[in-house]
Amino acid sequence: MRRTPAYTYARIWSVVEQIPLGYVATYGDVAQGAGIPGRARSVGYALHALPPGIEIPWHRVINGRGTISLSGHAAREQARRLRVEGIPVVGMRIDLKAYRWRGGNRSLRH
DNA sequence: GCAATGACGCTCT
DNA sequence: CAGAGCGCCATTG
Repeated sequence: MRRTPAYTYARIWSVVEQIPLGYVATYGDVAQGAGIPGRARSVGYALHALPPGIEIPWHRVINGRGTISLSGHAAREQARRLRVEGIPVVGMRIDLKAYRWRGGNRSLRH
C-alpha cells in the first residue's frame, strides 16, 4: 500500500475520531495509529487542513509534551472543550500520564 | 523543481 | 523549564 499523501489525511482523521471522550492523544500517537510512525508533523498538518463542519474531536490531540500546540483563540477553544469533557487543563498543559489514550487496551506501558 | 513553512518529536545544553 | 539542533514530510509560492 502506498502512502498517497491525501490518503494519509483520511487515515489520520479516522484515528482521531476513535479517541474516546475524556482522553487525549499526542500527534505522535495518532501518527503511529495511522500507520505513519514518526510523521507527527503530518498529523498536525492534516488536522489543520480539516474541512469545516466535519465532526472530529481534533481538540483531543495535543503534542508530546502534554501541552496545546495551538495559539491564541484556537488554543483557548481547545482547552475549553477539553475541560468540558472532564480533562483538567492547567496553563496550556494536560496530565498525559493520566489522560493519554492508549490505542487498544494496555494497562502497562512498554 | 527548489525553498520556505508548519496544530511535531527527541536529544542535548 | 527554555532554547537550539536535527529529522520528517506535505503543502504552497
